[in-house]
Amino acid sequence: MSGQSYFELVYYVTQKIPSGRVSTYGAIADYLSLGSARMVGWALTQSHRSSMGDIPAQRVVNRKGELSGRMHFKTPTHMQELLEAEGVRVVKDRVADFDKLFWHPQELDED
DNA sequence: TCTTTGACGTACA
DNA sequence: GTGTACGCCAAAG
Repeated sequence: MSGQSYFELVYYVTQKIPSGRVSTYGAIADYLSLGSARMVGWALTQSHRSSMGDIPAQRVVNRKGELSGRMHFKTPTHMQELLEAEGVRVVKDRVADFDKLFWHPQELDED
């Protein structure tokens, strides 16, 4: 991967997140050396107009495991529904067993 | 061109 | 646990 904008890299990593697992803005930002987790958030904000198709943005949550970006989906509950459909339990807008379900992009390299 | 605004994170009181 | 402050950097107006 090269010559792509930072947000395309974010999409790439986001699509690599295994179903039933979740990652964080900070982990992705660190892995891509973006310098700021906000860049990831901004990229996902634009994910709806991505030409790469569906971006599983519901698998990206903040450091606490909160569904901070649910308001940007079609409906505020759509994000949670997608996660639960993948087997991720969500309680009070937070990922249950977040520590266990957490996935770091670094695992792509260990592959 | 400048100012404001974020799907964030860390530090500190 | 809660609230405030600041750093981060790109996009929008």
